[in-house]
Amino acid sequence: MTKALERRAKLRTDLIQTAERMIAERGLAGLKTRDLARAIGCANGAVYNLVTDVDELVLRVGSRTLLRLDEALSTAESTGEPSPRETLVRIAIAYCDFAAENLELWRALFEHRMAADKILPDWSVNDQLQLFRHIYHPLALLFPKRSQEDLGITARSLFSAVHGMVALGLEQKLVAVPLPALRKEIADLVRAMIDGLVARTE
Amino acid sequence: MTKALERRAKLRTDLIQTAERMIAERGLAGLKTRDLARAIGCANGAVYNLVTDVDELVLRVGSRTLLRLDEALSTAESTGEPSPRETLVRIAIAYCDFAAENLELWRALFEHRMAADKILPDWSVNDQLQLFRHIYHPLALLFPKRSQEDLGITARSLFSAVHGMVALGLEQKLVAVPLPALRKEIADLVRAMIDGLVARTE
DNA sequence: CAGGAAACTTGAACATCGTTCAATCGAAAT
DNA sequence: ATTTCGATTGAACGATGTTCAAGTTTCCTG
Repeated sequence: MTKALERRAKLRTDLIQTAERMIAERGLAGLKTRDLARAIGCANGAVYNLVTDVDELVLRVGSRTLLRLDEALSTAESTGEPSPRETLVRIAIAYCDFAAENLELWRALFEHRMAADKILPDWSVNDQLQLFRHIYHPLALLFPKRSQEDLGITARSLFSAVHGMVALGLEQKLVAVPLPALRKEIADLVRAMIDGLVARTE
Repeated sequence: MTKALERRAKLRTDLIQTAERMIAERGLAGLKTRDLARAIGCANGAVYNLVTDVDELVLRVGSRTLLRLDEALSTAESTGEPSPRETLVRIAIAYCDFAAENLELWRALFEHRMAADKILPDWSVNDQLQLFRHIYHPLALLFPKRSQEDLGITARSLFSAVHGMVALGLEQKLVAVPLPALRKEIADLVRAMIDGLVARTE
C-alpha cells in the first residue's frame, strides 16, 4: 500500500516541478501533457492520475510562484530603512524585480484563464489575498486614522498601480523599457502616490 | 475583376465584424475559425484567403477596439472642466468605463500573445502608441519645464498605473470590486499621483 | 461570344492538443 | 499460488488551426 502511494507522491512532485520548469522556459502556452509525461517517465494519460486537470497543474505551479513572490516581498519589507514610505518603494521594486526574473511564471499567474463555470479552489484564492498584507502594514503606519477597510482598499490600489507599470513595462510588444529605467519610474511614481495621499490628510 | 474583389472586400469586413462580435460575446478563447466561416457563409479554409492568420484577425479587431477607445478618451479629454488635473482624472475614468463596457474586447488587447518569432505589423504598433498622447497634453500643461522625453515616460507610467487598477479591479478571480467603487479609487489615486508629482517641482 | 488562363473557393486531410477509458498490469491479501 | 482490485497504459476521440490538391468561377483575349 505504502509503496504505491510513495511512487504516486513522488511522481506528483516531479510533475509539478517539471511543469514549473516548462512554463519558465517556454511560457504557459508551451506546457503540453505529452511532454510532461515523457519528462517524468509515465504515460500521457497517467498525468490525470496525479492531477485532475491541466488547470489544476497551472494553479499548483502558480501557488509555488506566489509563495516565492511572497518571500521576496517579505525580505524587501524588512530589509533597509524602516520608513514606511521607503518600505513601500522597496516592496514595489521587489515586485518588479521578481517579475523580471521570473517573467514567464509571473505572467502565467495572470494569463491563465479557466472555463467560466469552473470555480477555483480555496487554497488558490487564499494564496493571492496574502500579497496585499505586505503593503497594508506600512500603509497603516502612514495613515493611523484610516479604517481597516479603507487601508485595504488603498493597499489594493497601490498594488494594482505598481502591477500595471510592471506588466506594461515588461511587455515586449511595445517599446521595451530597460529594466533600470522601469525601476526608477516605479520608485518615482510610488513616492508621488504616497506623497499625494499623505498631503490630503494634512 | 471588380466583382471578385468586391465580394472579397465584403467578406473581409464581415469576417472582422463577426470576429469582433464573437470575442465580445465569448471571449478571445471563443473565437473559432469554423464558427467564423459558418457565420459569414464560406468554407473553413476560405478564412485564410481573407486573412493570413487568426493572429492577424485578432490584431485587426484590436485595431478597431483601440480606435473606439481612442474616441472615448478624446471626448473625456475635451469634455468638462479644463484643469489638467481633472482632465487626467476624466481620462482615467473613461478608460475604466470603456474597459468595463467592452470587457472581453478590451481583455483581448492584452491577453493575445503571438508566437515569439512573429513580429507584429507596423499598423498595429502605431495604434497602441497613440493612446499616450491623451495623457501627454494635460501633463505638458502641468509640467511646462519637463522635456518631451520625460513627459512621455511619465505619461506611460500614469497610463500603466491606471491600467493596472482597471485590470485587477475588473478581474473576477479575486473579490470583484463594484464598478462605482473602482471609479472612485481610480480618481483618488490619480489625483494623489498628480499632486505628488506636482509637489516635487515646487 | 468562345474558350483558355488565371484566380478564387472548397472541404477533406493533417498535425497537435487535452481528455477519456477499456484493457492490462502488478502488488497486496488470502 | 491464486485472487482481487486499484493503478497504469496508450490507443482513440473530439476540437482546433492550417494546408492544399481539386474543382469552380471569373476575366481576358482572339
